[in-house]
Amino acid sequence: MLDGMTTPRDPVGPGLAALAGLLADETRAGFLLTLLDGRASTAGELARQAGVAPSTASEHLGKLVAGGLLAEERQGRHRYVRLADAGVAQLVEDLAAQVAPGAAERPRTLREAAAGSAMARGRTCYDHLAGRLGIALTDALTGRGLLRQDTGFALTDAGLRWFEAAGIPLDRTGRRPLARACLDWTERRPHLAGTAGAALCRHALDAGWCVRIGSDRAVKVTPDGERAFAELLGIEATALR
Amino acid sequence: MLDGMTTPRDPVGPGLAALAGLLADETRAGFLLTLLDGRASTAGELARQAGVAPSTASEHLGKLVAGGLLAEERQGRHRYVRLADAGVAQLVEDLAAQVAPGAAERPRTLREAAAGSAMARGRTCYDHLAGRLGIALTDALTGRGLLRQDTGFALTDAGLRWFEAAGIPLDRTGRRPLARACLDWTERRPHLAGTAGAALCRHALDAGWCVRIGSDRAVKVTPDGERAFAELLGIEATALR
DNA sequence: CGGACACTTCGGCGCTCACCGAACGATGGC
DNA sequence: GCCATCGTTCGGTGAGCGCCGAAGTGTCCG
Repeated sequence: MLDGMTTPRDPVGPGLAALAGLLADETRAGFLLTLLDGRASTAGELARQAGVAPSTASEHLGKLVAGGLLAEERQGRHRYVRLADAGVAQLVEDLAAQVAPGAAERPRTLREAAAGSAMARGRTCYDHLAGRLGIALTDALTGRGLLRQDTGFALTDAGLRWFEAAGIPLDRTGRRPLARACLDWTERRPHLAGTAGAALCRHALDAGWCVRIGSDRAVKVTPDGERAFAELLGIEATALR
Repeated sequence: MLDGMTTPRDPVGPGLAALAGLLADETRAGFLLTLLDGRASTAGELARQAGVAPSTASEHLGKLVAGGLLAEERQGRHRYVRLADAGVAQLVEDLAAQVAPGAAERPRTLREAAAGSAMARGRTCYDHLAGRLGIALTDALTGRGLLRQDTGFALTDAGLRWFEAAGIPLDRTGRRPLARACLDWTERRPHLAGTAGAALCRHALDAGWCVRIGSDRAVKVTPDGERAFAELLGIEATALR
């Protein structure tokens, strides 16, 4: 750099580079992907999963928290961290979606293939459902005229009534959009995110329509869930497998 | 890193970090922000604006092109580069929006304040209109029932008819959504992006409703444009200043 | 109160990478 | 054909950063 005599720079440039720098490390990126389900982890847990020393993980977490990407909560001798908000989750999702298309990402080992298959079937994406499950729900909503995708991405009035009838309350007070498209990185198609997507996911888990598999982001549909999805949205059970 | 014995990693992690690494350099971030208007620049021009040696800029451009963020077009001894596609533009926009809220970004010099003011009034954001102008158009469309924002973000049937009546054709064949919300980093509010936003911006420039100011992303509304916006959307001229 | 545990701080190592200047094609104008 | 211009390639340099292990701090439990 020469001096200050250059053309007036965008003030947002350095900030953008600093933010991207937080995501530019493989270990930190792994932390964020691990936390993408919206749940909290401890520092040691993240260190083990990433294969780095606890001291290294501690430094990374410090940077991510300072950068506003993670929120922390100290409980005794534990340090719990989670994504700061839905905006951060969306950002990580967008980046992941941008990178996925190039490499079709074929799995290398059988274990990874099995894990990837479960994830492809159904998983949570921060606070909403993704994978083939998420796509199936989104398609069903769209096919029944409850969600409009041809001119953007929004619930219809019939969609609002459907949520009410299903007993899934929608909080419309916040600034967060009711419906938003989230690009699925395994299906390469948009699925329902936003307040409505979060409410649907929460209700599906609360009502036992879906359960989490292990400690991963993967979820699977229960028999109860198959009945509910068939009854409420006309989804055939075969579409969920 | 120890070896391959660690917990099966997300295959997308390294790719995400690599992509973020491209954005993590201040000079490269500046390039992308400069190109955010969708137009092409030469390598030397970018080098001068960023205040780095031509050789340095050349290396950066090589990385950005290899990473799929920029598309290049060689013409004689010139190397023109531009953003690869709308997805890249959206990504940069999202990152910029994420970073802006933290720092209110008060300008430092009078020149910057003037330039920032013009940008805040109206500008292009890749291929659609942003700034107060973009917000005013989006609000007017919403207020007239042409765009629905309360349950997501989508044009209404009346909106489709409005575009047709205004003589602005909408290409609905591509995979790109017709309407999408793009968060404005000066106004902190969503404005119309996607195919419809691009068509509206293009038409506004073609019809002389707006003209570009200098070589920047900034645009201003012409008297013709004030009349057109008043007639078609009921926007008062004072809202555009 | 002492030991196990979770995390943090610190010093140091090694690698990566942005940067420059100089030399080298390649193109286009005179 | 000659020269200016644009871009690229190449060595070299310096700063930054991710990583570790060792030592230190705070917390919980027996």
